[in-house]
Amino acid sequence: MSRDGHEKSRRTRSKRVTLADVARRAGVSQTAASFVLSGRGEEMRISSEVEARVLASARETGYRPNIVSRSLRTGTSQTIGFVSDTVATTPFAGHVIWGALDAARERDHLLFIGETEGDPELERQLIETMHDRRVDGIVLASMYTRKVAVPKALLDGRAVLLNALPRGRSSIPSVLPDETEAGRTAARVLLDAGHADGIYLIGAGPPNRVPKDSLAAVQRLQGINEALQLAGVSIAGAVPCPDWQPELGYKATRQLLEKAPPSALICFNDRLAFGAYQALADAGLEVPTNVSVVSFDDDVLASWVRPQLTTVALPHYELGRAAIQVLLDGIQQQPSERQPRTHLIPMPLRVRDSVTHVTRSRSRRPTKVAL
Amino acid sequence: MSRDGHEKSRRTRSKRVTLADVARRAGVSQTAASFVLSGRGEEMRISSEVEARVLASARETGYRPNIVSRSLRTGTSQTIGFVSDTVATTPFAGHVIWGALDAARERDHLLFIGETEGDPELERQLIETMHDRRVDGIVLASMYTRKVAVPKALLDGRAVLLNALPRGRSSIPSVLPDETEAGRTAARVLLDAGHADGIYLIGAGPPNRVPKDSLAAVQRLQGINEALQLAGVSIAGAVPCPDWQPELGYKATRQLLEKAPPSALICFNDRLAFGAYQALADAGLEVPTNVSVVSFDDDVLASWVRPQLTTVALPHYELGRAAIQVLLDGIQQQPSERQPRTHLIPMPLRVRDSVTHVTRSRSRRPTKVAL
DNA sequence: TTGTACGCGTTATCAG
DNA sequence: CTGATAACGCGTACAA
Repeated sequence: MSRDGHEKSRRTRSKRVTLADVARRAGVSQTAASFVLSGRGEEMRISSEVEARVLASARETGYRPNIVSRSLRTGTSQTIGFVSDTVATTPFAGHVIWGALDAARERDHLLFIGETEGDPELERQLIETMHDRRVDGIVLASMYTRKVAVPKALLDGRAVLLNALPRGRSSIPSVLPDETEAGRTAARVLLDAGHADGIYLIGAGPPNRVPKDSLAAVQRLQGINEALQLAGVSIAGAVPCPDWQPELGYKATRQLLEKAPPSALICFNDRLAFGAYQALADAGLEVPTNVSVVSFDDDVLASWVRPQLTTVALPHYELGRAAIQVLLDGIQQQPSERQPRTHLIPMPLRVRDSVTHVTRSRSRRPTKVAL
Repeated sequence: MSRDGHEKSRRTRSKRVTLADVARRAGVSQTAASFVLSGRGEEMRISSEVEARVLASARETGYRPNIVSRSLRTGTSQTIGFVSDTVATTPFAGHVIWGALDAARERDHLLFIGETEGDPELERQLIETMHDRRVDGIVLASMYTRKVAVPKALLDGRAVLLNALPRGRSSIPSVLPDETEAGRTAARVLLDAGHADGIYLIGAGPPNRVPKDSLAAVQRLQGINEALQLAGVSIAGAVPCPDWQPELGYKATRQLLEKAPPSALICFNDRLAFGAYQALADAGLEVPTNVSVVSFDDDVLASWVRPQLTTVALPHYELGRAAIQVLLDGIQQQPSERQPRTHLIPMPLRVRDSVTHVTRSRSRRPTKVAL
């Protein structure tokens, strides 16, 4: 009998030790070893002496179960598929995946990832390939909040939509940021600081449509309107943008400045706000002294910019984490005890330096707005 | 016999069709079906009539091989592990993973991902967990270019280091950006534009150490020095920064401006350059009219900033892609025909608007520097 | 040219 | 309490 540690230290890739090896070394049956190692020794009334021998044998040989063969037998692979439409461009994916990774690891699952690049055919292939690997479930993530067509391939197994709502009827659960409440939050920041007149919107607004099929845009707008109306304040104006990039924010703000002097800007995301900053600087206006700015997302930009941006953060990490939790909880549960269909994740406010307090006679300032 | 498509359209999750089903339906043996479907029908001289029947049967039933059971049999899982120290904070990971994903998909592999958060224990667990899933190989990626301790767990299988070099002796292959050449490129941009006097470094420099164990810093610096010396130009000065964040770039540049009026700045990354921009603006200096700026990385920032930054790009996508290629090629190859140990990926120059041409009598300006 | 039988490493069933 | 034995789905020597 070679001392343990000998085979472990071999440079050459040694064959992995199997359950049979562990059992043989412990002088017991494979069955006994299996029960002990799966923690069901008590339940099966395995003698504590045998149990000790098995445990020792496993430890000494550095035994690790072969998940592949276990999957073949049990049908569960301890594996989850994460497929998104775009992983690369925005920091969105990074933090979402981070949250998903943490949640998965806590429950001993590994994550497959895939990217569809918006191609439905690729999406189908990816989902099928993952099912071929017998994933326990699939998270289908969208880069920006919207309604998506649920691929039929998804119906072959468990699935959760992340940052997306199913188009049409579907019982598939969704995990989303609470954009409406975020809109209210942004508006309240301004209201609480005494702003009332001269609040302008950059990115979207009543007169025009919001970009593409973005749900975030309509919900943020709705939340803003709700909070403002509740306070008896109305929007002074809005400049819509077809796309939410710095360049567009710059142009929109310049356009706005030609007509009116704003007291505060609600930018529909940080990139627009970044553009707005540049336009304000060009016009000799100072943030927040002359103009207050609030926005959404909490992009890295928000804390790089001077003064740092007050913004309502997308809870990337929490979104990823919640998606995995919903997926895994759904697997364990009986179909009878259904979970709610859509899970809204709160968007926290990051108070920084871009909003200043103003006092105006005309402004009613409710310190707390009850909803 | 039910018409095909019937079982496919069932709402209830139907059991997947197996190879045995396909064979039975085609009226042939499993072996024959297996050979046909693995494309070795010719080789095994299966009658074309049988081949047609098998193919039809597979198509009609929507047969998909069970990769799990195949893995158990063959030992290969069509799966690669991608573990990095940090996936979330920088846009680095996104594009690297994108490249890895593409390369993997082209060769019918799926990617597991994991994040160590810099914790060696977590790293070991992750690698072992992936080996438990019988991955064909593992890419160990680092967020910033540096030397890493190769975890012993990695030696149980194939592996490639990405954006990292092994500390100490190791035969493990590495894939890295060519930072030294990038340094030369940055310097040449300035030289070609006629700059000679007044070139300052922000982020690192001769007098001080570079941040942490960053390889990028020393290699960029080395490249810059080489190119400059070759042109008979010497650095006017340098302000090192302990960390490469906008705030530090801002401070470093302010500090520099107190002493000297620079003609050009080489910032060690775009975030530093972003800070430098702010400091220059504060001082009433205009880019590129008064001061030219070059930097590294091609962060998204570089094209958001005004004027847009001329920068030497990190080839994120290509790095990820190359890592997978090296890994997969290494698997197929015999140990005899070894590949080179380290693979250098070129860093392309992105010419934008932050460098202006100057003409000075003192400057020798070699249009092409032969190396 | 085709079919039979075995093994990959586990889990699970069912007699001792 | 334990130990054969049968799956899980696929690939492949080996026999027919």
